[in-house]
Amino acid sequence: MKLTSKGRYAVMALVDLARFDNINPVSLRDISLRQGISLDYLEQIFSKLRKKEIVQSVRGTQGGYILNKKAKEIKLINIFEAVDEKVKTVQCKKESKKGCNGKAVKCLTHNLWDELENHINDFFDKKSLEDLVKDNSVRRV
Amino acid sequence: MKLTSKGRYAVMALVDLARFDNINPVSLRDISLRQGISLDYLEQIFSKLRKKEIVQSVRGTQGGYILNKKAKEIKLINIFEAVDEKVKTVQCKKESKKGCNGKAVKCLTHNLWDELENHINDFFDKKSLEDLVKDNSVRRV
DNA sequence: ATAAACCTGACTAAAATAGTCAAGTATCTT
DNA sequence: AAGATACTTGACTATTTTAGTCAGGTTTAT
Ligand code: FES
Ligand code: FES
Repeated sequence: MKLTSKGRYAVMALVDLARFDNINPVSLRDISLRQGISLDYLEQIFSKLRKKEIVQSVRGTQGGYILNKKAKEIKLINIFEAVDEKVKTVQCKKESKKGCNGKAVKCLTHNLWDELENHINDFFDKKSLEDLVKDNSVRRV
Repeated sequence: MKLTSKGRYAVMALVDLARFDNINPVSLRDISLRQGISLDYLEQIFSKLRKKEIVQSVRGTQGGYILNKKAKEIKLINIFEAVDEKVKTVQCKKESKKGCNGKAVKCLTHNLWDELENHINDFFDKKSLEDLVKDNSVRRV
């Protein structure tokens, strides 16, 4: 089980953005330099974040991105969903009544993985971008 | 973030084994048939479980595997460690002081991922094989 | 005009996953 | 002693996923 770079970068970039997001948009170039993430890759990620209305873009010179909601209202789970970093623990299709082995009943461990998935998503539900920015400024002092 | 088949199969197979593990060893062939897991793949998995002393092998006809400890004492975390299904959320090396971007300081999100890793491992620490077997027999009634 | 910065889609190298395959060795049953 | 069953090991491979790169745009402030 591991977290992919896409998800990690998305959150990292948004924390960076949230810290500098006052009046002026923040350019991906700056984020790229500060966080050491490839600019081209960031563009892919922000395209998804924009489509899911987590950020807004400002085109042209001096452009960049700004948050589309208050940092408090952006939960980790929203970010992860936006970039398709979903938690997947079961093998089978959830809606289907069939098990992962093709049999008519769910497998011996299906419920366990389902619990696990909920357990992880709870974590993502609770954490907001604001929390992360705060944690970081505290650590700075 | 997703769970791999190796981890899922390891737990699935051990639950199966724990249910039938009275006096006689359980053959991988039976587990393979009951759970719909490739026999060759199961052999790889059980080889690791044996090395980590989670199961014992009995060779020869009527052979198979038996648990090496009480089901209560086998936690999910032990199983996952045995088959190298570890939870990995941070990008950097934990022992190193360097961040994932090569800089001298840990990145903005390092603490968050560390928290997440602990959160997930807590779940695996708590669940024992016995719990899983019980859950399943309850559901049967 | 021109440069900064967003925007899009296609492409690709590398890594990880999920197995398969082959050739054993040990032990029980008959 | 023979044969069958089942564990044991190591190497090999196809597929999928990840983590980007690359090329070519469009928009807008100055
Ligand atoms: S994971 Fe859902 S049936 Fe096995
Ligand atoms: S994940 Fe540890 S420094 Fe970024």
